[in-house]
Amino acid sequence: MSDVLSLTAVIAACAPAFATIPRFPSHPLTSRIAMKVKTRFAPSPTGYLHIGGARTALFSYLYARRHGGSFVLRIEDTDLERSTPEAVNAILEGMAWLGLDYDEGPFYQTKRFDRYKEVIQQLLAEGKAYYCFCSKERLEKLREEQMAQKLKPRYDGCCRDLGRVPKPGEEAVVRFKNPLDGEVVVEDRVKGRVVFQNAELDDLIIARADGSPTYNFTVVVDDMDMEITHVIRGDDHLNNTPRQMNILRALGVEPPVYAHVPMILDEQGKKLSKRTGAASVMEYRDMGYLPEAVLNYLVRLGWSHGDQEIFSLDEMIALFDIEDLNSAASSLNLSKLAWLNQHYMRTLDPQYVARHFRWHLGRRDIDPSNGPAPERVVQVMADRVKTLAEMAAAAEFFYREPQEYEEKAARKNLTPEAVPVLEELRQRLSALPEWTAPAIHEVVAAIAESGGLGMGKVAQPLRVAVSGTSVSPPIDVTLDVVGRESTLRRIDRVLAYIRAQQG
RNA sequence: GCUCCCAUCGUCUAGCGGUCUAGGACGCUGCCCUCUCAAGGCAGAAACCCGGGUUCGAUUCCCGGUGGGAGCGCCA
Repeated sequence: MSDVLSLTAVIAACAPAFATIPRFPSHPLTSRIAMKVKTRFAPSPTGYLHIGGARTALFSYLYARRHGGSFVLRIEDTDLERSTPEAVNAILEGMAWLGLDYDEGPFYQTKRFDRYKEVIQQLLAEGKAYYCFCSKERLEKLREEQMAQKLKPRYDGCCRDLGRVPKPGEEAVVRFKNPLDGEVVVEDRVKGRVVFQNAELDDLIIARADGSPTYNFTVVVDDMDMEITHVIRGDDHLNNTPRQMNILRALGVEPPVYAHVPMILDEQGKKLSKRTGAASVMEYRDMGYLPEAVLNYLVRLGWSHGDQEIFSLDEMIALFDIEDLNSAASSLNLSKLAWLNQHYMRTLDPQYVARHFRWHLGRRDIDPSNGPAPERVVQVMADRVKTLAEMAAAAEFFYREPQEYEEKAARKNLTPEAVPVLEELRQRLSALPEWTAPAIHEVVAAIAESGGLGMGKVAQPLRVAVSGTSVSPPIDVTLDVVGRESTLRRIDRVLAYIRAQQG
């Protein structure tokens, strides 16, 4: 128990702003008539916020919002071995980045051990749970035997009717007395009616030898105490559902509505792992996606509303319905995310996009204060890149005058023939009364015409001079953003470069 | 092995027995536009897993197969 306390203390210390003290009614709810909708997201803090988790969180969030209900965040940290304060922060950070705000929580299960113990005692007292003294060795052997007989491994109920309490110092776990016959029907909102035979289930452990509660039990107690009305979670939990429903009923509570959403697979259709694909939400930020794009992408993965592809958060809230969820697993498709991301980079307020863009500039050690305003760069670059990370890379020349020129671009455009063109450009640009894109365009076009050259013969050497590459926004726009002073310096530099090549 | 879930273009999906010679989107291909890269416009290739039923009629309903996936812990 002492490590429990120390872990929660560490969590509280690391995330003081979030370390809310849980307050629940001390008596379990026995009726939920006309309850307002309440959903929850209940991740276990063992790593990062998984993209699949983010999607079920989004669905839960949308459903609660849609129905004027509330959305609860609960941290399932009963696994003291694997839960870490860093992982808790990673989850909170991911939620915050996505903008999925919760109305209640985060609640920590490690702070509710007293409550779980109380319920365990209640079940014990009512004869709905019992102490089991079977050794791990015996259970292991049992499992092996059953496997050998091609049976599903499960507890044989050895201690079920012992009716014995552990002697002082004696090790014992507590098991739930699952009904021996009959069936449990899950009226799942996405999978439909799923029937489980109680005979397939066994008496699961609800308290370990050290007295700590186990997952399937804490979930039940929390969903009950927190008055969760709709449980939207990954379909890997579908098989746990009948057990949870049985415990809930033993506690005198009717189960919530369940909706088991399919899992997300990587681009190869395999299970998502840190190796094969971006599994963590924060990786998407790092790759340069906007939260709006990620949210829009996730909501369309397994959910649809006719042919509509673009959804603002408000639209999602207005249109989301569990009935429209798909029941099959879906694979990630990053190129679609990229398309959405570009859409949002182009259509969202440039000031807003620039806030995220600045972060990516920062990652490249670019200080935008000695260059064009980031929102301006966002406006001219959004059409030509898929991510903010790409944008930061492609926009670097706006903030740093090129020190060298891309090999191929230089060979093709920085030729002796370009010298007179660049010289004339330099002269006429420096004489320009107004530094605006239209004025710049006139100069470039006039030089092309008078020299009997195509626009490319003029714009390309200039582009290489200014950007160091053969790719940039339209040349007039590029120069406008770069500014006159810097443009002239860059032309001088490239002229020197060409002459040096000759010499 | 047992239990449970799933199955429409490469991918996300629409379809809720006839309107399907199966629609949209991303991606892809071609053309147009063009100072580069894009963006944009237009056109195009591309799917109902297989086999049985039910029905006047199945992509849609039922069963079986096959193929994926999940669960079967003193993990969550």
